[in-house]
This record gives sequence, C-alpha cells and structure tokens, in this order.
Amino acid sequence: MVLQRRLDYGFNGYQVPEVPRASRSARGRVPIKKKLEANQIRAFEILASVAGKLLQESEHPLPTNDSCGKDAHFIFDDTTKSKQEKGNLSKEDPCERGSCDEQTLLCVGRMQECQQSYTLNGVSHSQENFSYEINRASKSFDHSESIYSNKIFSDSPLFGDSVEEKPRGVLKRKLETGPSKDMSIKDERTQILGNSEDIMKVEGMPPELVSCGHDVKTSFSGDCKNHDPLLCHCANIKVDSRDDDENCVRYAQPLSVVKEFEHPPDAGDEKINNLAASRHWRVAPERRIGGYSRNDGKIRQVYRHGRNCYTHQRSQKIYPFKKRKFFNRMPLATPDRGFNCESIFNSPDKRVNSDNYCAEIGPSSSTTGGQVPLKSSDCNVKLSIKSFKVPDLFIEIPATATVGSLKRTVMEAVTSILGDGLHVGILVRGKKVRDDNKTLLQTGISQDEKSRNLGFMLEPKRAKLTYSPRSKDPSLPSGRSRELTRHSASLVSQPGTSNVSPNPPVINFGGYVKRDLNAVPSLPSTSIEKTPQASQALVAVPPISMNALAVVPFHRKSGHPEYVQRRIRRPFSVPEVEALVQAVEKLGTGRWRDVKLRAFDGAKHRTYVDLKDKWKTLVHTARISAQQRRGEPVPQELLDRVLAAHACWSQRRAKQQVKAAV
DNA sequence: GTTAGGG
DNA sequence: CCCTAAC
Repeated sequence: MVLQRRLDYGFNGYQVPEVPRASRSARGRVPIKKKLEANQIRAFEILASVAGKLLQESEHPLPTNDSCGKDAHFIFDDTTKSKQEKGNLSKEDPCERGSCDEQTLLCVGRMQECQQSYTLNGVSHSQENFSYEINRASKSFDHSESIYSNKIFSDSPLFGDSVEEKPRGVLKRKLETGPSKDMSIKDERTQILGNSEDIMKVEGMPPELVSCGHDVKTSFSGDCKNHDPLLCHCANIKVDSRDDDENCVRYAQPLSVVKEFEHPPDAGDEKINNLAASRHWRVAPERRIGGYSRNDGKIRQVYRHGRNCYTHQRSQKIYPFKKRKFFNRMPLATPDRGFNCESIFNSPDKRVNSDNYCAEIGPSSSTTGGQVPLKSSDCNVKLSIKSFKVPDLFIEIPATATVGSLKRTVMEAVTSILGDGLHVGILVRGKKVRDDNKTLLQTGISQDEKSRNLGFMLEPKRAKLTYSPRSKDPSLPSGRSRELTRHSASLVSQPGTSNVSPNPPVINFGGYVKRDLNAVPSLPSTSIEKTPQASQALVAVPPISMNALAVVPFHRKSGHPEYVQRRIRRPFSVPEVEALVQAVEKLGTGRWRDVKLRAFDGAKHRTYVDLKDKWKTLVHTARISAQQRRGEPVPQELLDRVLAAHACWSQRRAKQQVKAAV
C-alpha cells in the first residue's frame, strides 16, 4: 500500500484566517500581540517571501484531486530525493542512535510516547506543563515544567476558614498562570491531568529532539514509555479533571488512581462549517504582502552565528484554557489547522488505508461497538480526501538561506511529522468524533452529501499513552471519573450549620464538573484521543546539515494572538452562586482573588474576574424584577443575600474611604 | 498579578 | 465574558 502523503502545501502559519475577534492574552494584557507584531512581522515577510518564491518557482503544481489517494505524492521533486538522502527519519527507530534505556528521545513518536508522565527524582510528574530545551553543547536535554498543583486537598480553603492569611503561597498562584519552572513538590501527591494539552506544552520542541541527529537525554528515570499514569500514583491524589474546559475535580479521598479523560469541547456551534474554505495563502491574496501571503506566524531566528540558539518559548503568561479553546476550535475556524477535505475518495471497503492516516474512516472500525454493522455494499460512503494539511509548522530560517535549503528543510519537517506520531481526527459538522466505534451512519458521515461537514485532521497520536495497558476495561477510567464527578459535584457544605457556626463550612467549587453537552458522545476508549489542539506538530528537522536551517513547531500557544478564541459561556449554577455569595459575605466585594481561592479554588474555569463579573450580574439581577431575569433562576433567598452583602460591603468601603480621607 | 469598571 | 486602565 502506498502511502498517501500528499500535502497541500498549506503551511498553516502562512495563512491568515479570519478570526472572530482580535484578542490579546487571556488576561487582557497586550504583551503578546505587541511583541508579536514587533518581532515577527518582519520575519514573517521574509519567510513568506521565500516560501512564495519557492512555490512560484516550483515546477510542480500543487496537489490536485487527480492523484489524491492513489500514490505517494510529494509536491516538490526533491522531496523524495531528500527523503532518500536523509533516510526516513520519521520511521527510523528512535533507539537506533541512542539508548532507549536512558529514555533517549530522538523522534517525535518516542517523544510523544513519553510525555504523559514521568518520574523525576523519584517524584512522579504529570506533564501538564513542561518545556524542553536543548543544550546543544552538552547535548543534554532539559525540561522544565510546572505542576499545576500538588497541593493537598486538606490545604484547601475548604478546611480552613481563615482567609485573612494571604493564602496558599506562591505555588498556588503559579498554578493558575501556567507553566513555570517551579518544581517544588510538596509531597507525593501528584495530580494527573487527563487533558490533551500536553502536547502543546512541549514548547518549542527542539528540532534536535526529533531529528535523530543528537542524543537527547532527559532526566527521566524509569521507563516512561511503560509508565502508567493511571496506576503509578498511589498516594493522595488531587485530581484536576476537566471536561471540555477547565472543570476540575478535586478529590479529598485518597485514591490510588483517578483520572478523568477529558472531553474537550470540540468546536461547538461556532465552528466552521465550510471546511473547504481554505485559508491557504494561495487563496487569500488579499492578505498577501508584496505578492505573498503575510504570515501571522512567528518566526524566530533559531540559528545564529552558525549555532543553534534555540530557545524554547516560555509562555509564562499563557492561560491554558484559553489556548486550549483556541486550539479546539482551530480545526474549524481555520481549516489549515489540520485538515482539508472536500472531496471524496471512493474505496470499496470504505477504508483508506494510508498508513493509518485515514484508517479511522472505515465503518469496519465500528464493529466493535456491539452494533450490527451495515453491510458495506448497502451503503457505501464515498469520501475523498483531497488533501491533508499538516499541523502547524513553524519555520525559522535565515534570510540568507537559499530556496533550496528551505525546500529541503520544509520537506524534512513534513515527512517527519507525517512519518510517525500522527493519527487522523475526524470532524463532523465541526465536532470531533472521538468514538471510533460509532458507525458512519451514527455520526452522520454517511449522510454527508458533499463532505462539506466532514473534516479530517492530523493529530499527534498519544492516546496509547494515556491508556493503561493494565486496564483492559476501557470503561474504567471513565467510570471512575464519573464517580468522581458525582462525588465532587455535590456541594461541600454542612447543612444546618451554615450561617450559624462561627466557622461555617466553605463551599468550594473545586470539584465542579460538567460535560460539554455539545460534544459528540464518545466512549471512554476514545475519549482520550488528542484534542485538536494537540495537532501541534512536533517537527523533526535535520539540525545543522541543512545549512543551518531549522524547523520547530509553530507554537500556537505563544503566537497568533488573533486566534485566541472567546471562552465558552458557562453559566453559573445555583450552587456556584451560593458558594460565591457565601464567600463574598465573608470576604467582601473587593477581594476577588480571595473569593476565588476560598470558594472556587480548583475550578480553573472560574477566574476571580469571572467571580467579580458574576457578582456584578448578581447584584443587577437582584435589583431587577423576577420577570426580567433570564437563565437559570437564582433563588430569591440568594439574591437577597447578594443585595445584603453588597450593601454591607459597600457601606464598609464608604466608611473606610471617609476614614482615609480624614 | 489584582482590582475595578465599561463594553 | 472580554478588554483595559490603574495600581
């Protein structure tokens, strides 16, 4: 079987998708955008120019339907050649050049296999946030990470009423702000994050890491490949479990294993339906600069003075959920994010066996769901995948580089990421179908006339990692998590004592979990698939041999501020409102961070700004008539408390101001 | 990073 | 929820 490796040479980074709204960093600051504009636009143009010339000069047309699905096809003639010269890097055994025992990470695939969790200095880590950095000189591989929280649950405000003490130390704050170098770990408790963001956290995966050219050793100990994240943490575990967004579960009970596989929100309603609307720069002339597309991507000088000056991009101010949302929707908002499917391939067995790139399409995969599959001959689904788009590639290249070197570099990167570590994700009407057992009929693919609502994307495969080899029962993780959900979703308060005890129980919404109802239902076995954001490509590139060219993964997270999506709306539930009211009654209206810590600690999707905003709306709601209110009705009792607390604290503040004035 | 307030 | 200013 010949691999179908046709590429619509649509570097995602070259495209300028329309965005719902301009945006900035999640916290409303400007830095990202400004910095980008300052530093990248120029580099952009350089690359765009070079790439544009490259394409112009190419004698070979860009992919067409004609050859699609038939033969391996490379756009550039030197593709194959390059491949031969270099060998199939992506297929190369990662162990070949290094010691697997030492967790030498050479290839994308291996890297991905290792990124679920690992043990460092005897402490297990989940890799929610981490970065890698290569020190070429020493050929050492450093990683940094931030553990979201190892804070034990008992440390939560839930068990302490004292909020006056400025809480929870530095770590606590860092937890909300994303990656950091803080490696401090209080104890063996390690949270396991089942989110799919991990790959994204491989910030700036260094080219060397996947280029098979250098031994890149981590300080991992143990075999992370076989590391079972589900079974390795047996102490008290604080679980931050998320649904589509940031819903977290904090579990007070000691658990040997808890993991919630998230169901990221796939693109909900706002998703792009017109998958065929490619934003490839070739079709976006209006955005071109100087005849070429202006690239919104980031271009950094990787090699300087002939040596690798790669620096990983530390996104200290990246807010995971925001980015995640962005990525979750990318496949829809910007088709270039992963797929480009508008036509059909006709396969007798409804299967495109292109080295697994399309294997998930076939209904034959649906036979394991206990359903009686339809006869293939009865209703064949004809699909044609015009082209796949590779995940984002971020290329850094000196302006003095030749076009030829650019070609080779890009080709290497492309072949590398295609060679391994990718699997296909399927989107139906903007929603990712995670359930491999669903039939095409069930998912609606079969009725999809023009495939316009069907999309394919390439994603790094990592699912096998998150899976416990020892746990054959796919329902286990999910079942557990549901249990967890139920458990933690219940309001943590002691009825009867509230408002009476001098130390009333604190309602904490750390364990608030909700599933994305819009998401296509999926089975546990597939829910662990990577989310669209994980389609971030880890690109392999021959380091120095390529005229000092380098390709590094385009870091969506740290760039393209315009792509940042608005967070999904998540109305406050009544229990949440109650928790908020209670906290504000206690703390007042000017200490939102404390309120957050006290009542919503762990509910990462609720920021203190959210709480402040909610309070604002609560006050407003309480003041208007019941008929004017919308949404889930808030008990009048709560609204009364809102008004009372608001009045009380407003009065206090006024008094203090008077005092201060005098 | 937080807070406050307009949008 | 977003976005900013101000601190």
